[in-house]
Amino acid sequence: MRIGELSERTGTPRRLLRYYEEQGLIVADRLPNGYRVYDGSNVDRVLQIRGLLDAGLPTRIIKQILPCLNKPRIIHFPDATPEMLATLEDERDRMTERIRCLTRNRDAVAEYLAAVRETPAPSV
Amino acid sequence: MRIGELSERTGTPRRLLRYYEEQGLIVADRLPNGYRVYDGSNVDRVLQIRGLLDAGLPTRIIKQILPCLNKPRIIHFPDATPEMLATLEDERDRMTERIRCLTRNRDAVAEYLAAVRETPAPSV
DNA sequence: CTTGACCCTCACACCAATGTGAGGGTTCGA
DNA sequence: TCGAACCCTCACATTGGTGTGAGGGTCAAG
Repeated sequence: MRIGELSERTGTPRRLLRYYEEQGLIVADRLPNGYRVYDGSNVDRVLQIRGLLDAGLPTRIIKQILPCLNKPRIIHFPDATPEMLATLEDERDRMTERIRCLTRNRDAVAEYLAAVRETPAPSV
Repeated sequence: MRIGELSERTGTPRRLLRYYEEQGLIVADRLPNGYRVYDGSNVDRVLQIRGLLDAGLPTRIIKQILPCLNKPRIIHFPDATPEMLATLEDERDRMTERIRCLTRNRDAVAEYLAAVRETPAPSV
């Protein structure tokens, strides 16, 4: 598929698909005329990228952790340098912290909403 | 306490404390000379704000959900307009989605790290 | 051959969060 | 009274993720 279809299938502006490529998050083959071509696996990949971005991770980090998540079972160890492993451990912990914080606050919001909903409309 | 102490106690640059105030996330009393003064509750508040920011929420949204989370039990309903409630429900769902995404990826990273660690160092 | 729907690169612009520093007050101890 | 260590406002700069558009190819259908 070309960029337009990938854009539609992922709900992502073309601009951003090009940006992700520029940042090294995805790769695209090229047709002889220069058009980018993608296969189905790119859909999932882009959705994952968007999820991570939305979750607050910068592309720099996403680029580092993506290789670890590609084929769930075919973990193909890159030149896992100690620094990279440290970065990953660090990021894993940051994610855990983020999850905790988000959960706490999400629950609080949910509780609030539940409380409001239980209250008869305060007619002025 | 004044801004310097709050900064130290929260690990947050003064610049940002002023910024959060400008964005309406925190309020500060003023001494006669114009200095900001804070009490202990502001420490937790700032930490919460930082957590939410780090989790990817913009100040605009944080400002909306903070009032719901102040005193866990003393839910003091603001003029909960229907739009605001809708925003909150929306944000709650987005947070849930974020949590799912983060968790999934965090687990994948953790798994990868565990796998790497189990492998004897590939001595070139 | 032309039109319309694609695609390309390049580049400027925006916004939110944050850095940084200039220019200038206050307070307090040496 | 001087200097250090605070504080203030103002304002420009930077970064990352985006929006947007100009200027220009490609290609299939009419």
